[in-house]
Formats: sequence, structure tokens, C-alpha cells
Amino acid sequence: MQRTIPKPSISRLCLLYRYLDELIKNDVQSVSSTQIGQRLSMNSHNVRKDIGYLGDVGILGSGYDVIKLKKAIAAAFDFNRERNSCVVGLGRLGSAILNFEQFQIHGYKIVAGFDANINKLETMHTSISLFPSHMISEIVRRFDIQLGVVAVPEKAAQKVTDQLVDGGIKGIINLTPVVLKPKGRQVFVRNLSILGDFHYLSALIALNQLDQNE
Amino acid sequence: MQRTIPKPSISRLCLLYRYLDELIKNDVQSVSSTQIGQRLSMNSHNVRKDIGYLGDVGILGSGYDVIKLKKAIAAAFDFNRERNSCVVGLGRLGSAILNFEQFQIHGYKIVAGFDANINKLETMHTSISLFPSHMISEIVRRFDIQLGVVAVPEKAAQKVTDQLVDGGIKGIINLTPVVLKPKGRQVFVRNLSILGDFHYLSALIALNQLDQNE
DNA sequence: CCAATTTGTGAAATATATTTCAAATTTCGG
DNA sequence: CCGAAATTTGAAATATATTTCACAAATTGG
Repeated sequence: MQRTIPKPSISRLCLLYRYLDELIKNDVQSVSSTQIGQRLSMNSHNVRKDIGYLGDVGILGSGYDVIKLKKAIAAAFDFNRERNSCVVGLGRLGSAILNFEQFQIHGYKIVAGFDANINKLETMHTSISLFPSHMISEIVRRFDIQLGVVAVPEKAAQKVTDQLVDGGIKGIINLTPVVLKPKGRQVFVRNLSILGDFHYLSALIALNQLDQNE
Repeated sequence: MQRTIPKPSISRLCLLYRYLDELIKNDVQSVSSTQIGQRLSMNSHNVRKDIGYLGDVGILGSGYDVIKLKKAIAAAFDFNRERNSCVVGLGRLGSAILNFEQFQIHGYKIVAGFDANINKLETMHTSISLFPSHMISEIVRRFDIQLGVVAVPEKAAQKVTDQLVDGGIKGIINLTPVVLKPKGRQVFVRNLSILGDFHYLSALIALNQLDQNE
């Protein structure tokens, strides 16, 4: 094993992982590749192929054990490891994310929030430690923060990114429309700019590329 | 022309489109595929290939005219068309998005907000029209709303999606961790669950797939 | 005019998705 | 309880999509 898993497969397996959560909540114990495919708008062969990267987890003739499949994904992607995370920029969007409890539950422990405005740090009500932006590198390093969410105004985006990278961050979720360029070290950046997705959807509609999937 | 443009190319061209905005702000007039590649963490061949789908917009020997290139992308993807949009779920995340002015500027005119809690509709301060969730289909149809942002609690996500689809929506940006399944009609769904992206980045880190891009 | 850039494109290499199929398992009728 | 039919996985083979490469042709600047 340990062949490299294609990026599209990783993406689909993450979707599947969340779908499995849903099935578990509904006390479903077993699921077939056909069912998964229909629910996730992909074909069953592709589902099996993706799952195949995890090793053999299915039961020939009957489908996949939901719990076992979820565990297999978690094992392959190391989802049980807790990763310290932070949010940079505590405007409406950033503070909304800071206070979602969902992330903590899934192992993304938000241990710090940053904002350039010191008044804001003092007036915010939250149990999470807050720091001024000039301390980003230091705090990221001190708490071994691996993942960061960037939700600052456009003109500050690249600067805080540089600071995060400098502190040793491993991955960045970029919620600004600015295309971030991590300099120097290898850092994964996920550009989730909502504007970008408006554009992407708009393009698909315009091109009328009427096929499914991500 | 009018060959189909690969999805990954569309995605990269959307990034490029935003980068061009940045260049325009900085009064840059011309840019080469090499520069673009470095900035966007992709190789120059790929940049040229992607741009190639737009037709011939470059100037042989010297690079691309920034304005012209941006116009070419806008033309190919119909970005100059205004699209009515809405936000469903006015919690912290939803109301943050509702009030961003950025989307309006880029042609995504947010004409409605929805929430199941009627008290919230009455107490919110915003210039955008607000409606109770049971009116989703009706309002979407009445105002020809093409794009919707879903930011409701998990258990309501599929239901409001069905209502949006029923009203004739064309694309959905899903900010919940639930994997939405648009039933019946063809609708583009973009799953932007932040949790999903924590997962995705976490997986990349775990697999140590140290190569760049989306 | 020459050297250095730079685009656009067809061909080659990779990566990804789809199809096909064999073997294991379950279901169901009798 | 048995055996045929229907499911179902996993893997191999094929097809398609995407990326990378190599290079001709055009442009610029000195």
C-alpha cells in the first residue's frame, strides 16, 4: 500500500467521511457503493476505487460497514490526531468561525485568535485566547499551531500569511479573495474565498457544463 | 472554439481572475505566464494552456495585457452578467456573508436573506430584504435568484436545499458540513464546508503530498 | 540585426475515470 | 436446507482528461 492517493480521491473521501457521520447519526450500519454514489453524485465504480486506496475494507457481497469505513478513512488521513488551529482576523466572519464548536469536536482545536485591533481583543467574549496580530509567528510556534484560518481584510492577507508561515504553520484556509502565496516553506493553502466560488458556479452555469461532482 | 474547458482549468482561471484584479489595483499593465505561474503556484505551461481555452489573448513575444486578459475571462465565463443571489440561514456566518459588500460589487447581487426564526428577521439591521424560510421557493422564483448560500444548522440543510431547487436556483454554495443532494433538476453545488477543508488540509499534511495547487 | 523573452500549440507523458468482469455473499423460492 | 438469482466488492483493462514538454514564430530592447 501507501501508493499516493489522487487529490480528487482525497477530496471525495472527505465528502464520504462527512456522509458517514450522517449515517452513524441515523444508526445505519451498512452501506453499499451504489448507495454512496447516488447520495454523493458520483458513480459507484469511482466510489469503490477511492475506497480501494484505503485497503480492503468492504465485505464482498454485502456493502461496507459504516463504522469500519469511517475508521479506515480516519486512519489513512490521520484524522484522529488533534491539530491545534487558529483564526486570524476577528471581524464578523472570523469571529463566527472562532466560536463554532464543531471544529473542536472533530479534532481541530482552535487555541488562538488574532486581530490587529487591540480594542476588539479586549471587548470580545470568548473562551479562546486572543492576541494582537504582531504576535502571530511567536504564538504559532509556541503552541505548535498547524492550521490557520485567514479572515482579514484583503490588504492584510499576504502579510499575516507570511507571519503564519514564519511561525511554522502547515496549512492555511484562506477566506479572502486574495490569492495567497506562501513563501519559502511548503505550506498547503486552500482558497475558499466565497467570492471565488460565486465565480466558479457562475462560470459553470455560463458554460452550462451540466455534469455533476465537485 | 467552444471546446469544453476542463474543470480544473476553470478553477485556476477563477484564481487568475482575482489575481488580475490585484494587478489592476497596482497599475500593472502587462504580465507573463511565468510571473502568473510563480504567483499562483502553478507552472507556466499550465497557465498558457488554461489561457489558451479563452482564444488568443496574449501578445507573442511580450506577455498578456492585464485588462484584456481579465476581459477575456469575464467574456468566456459571462462574469459581467449580474446574478441575483440569496443567503439562507442568518446566524453568525450567514449574516456576515449577507453584509459583505464585495459580492454586490462583483455582480452577485444579494437580494434576499432567509431564516426560520422570525424574531431574528425583525431585529436584524440590514438593507437587504429578509423573509421567513417557508417562503424560499416563492421568493427565489419571484426574483429570479440564481445563486444561494446555505448557512443553516445541519439538520435544516437538505430541506432548504430542496426549497431552493424547487424555486429554480442554479447554483448553491454549501457552507454546512452536510453533503447536499439537489434532487430532480440539475443544480451545481459547491461544498465549502470549512470543516471539510480542515479535513482536506489535514489529509494532505498526513499524506505529506508535498506538491502544490488546489 | 541579434540576443533574450515570450506566446501558442501539437505531441508525449501522466493522471484520472470508466468499463468490464470474476469471485464472494446474501436473498429467496421451494 | 439447498441452489439459483441477484448483489456486491475489488481488480484489471480500457478510455478519457489533464498536465507537461518542446519548439516554432513573434516581439522587444539595445
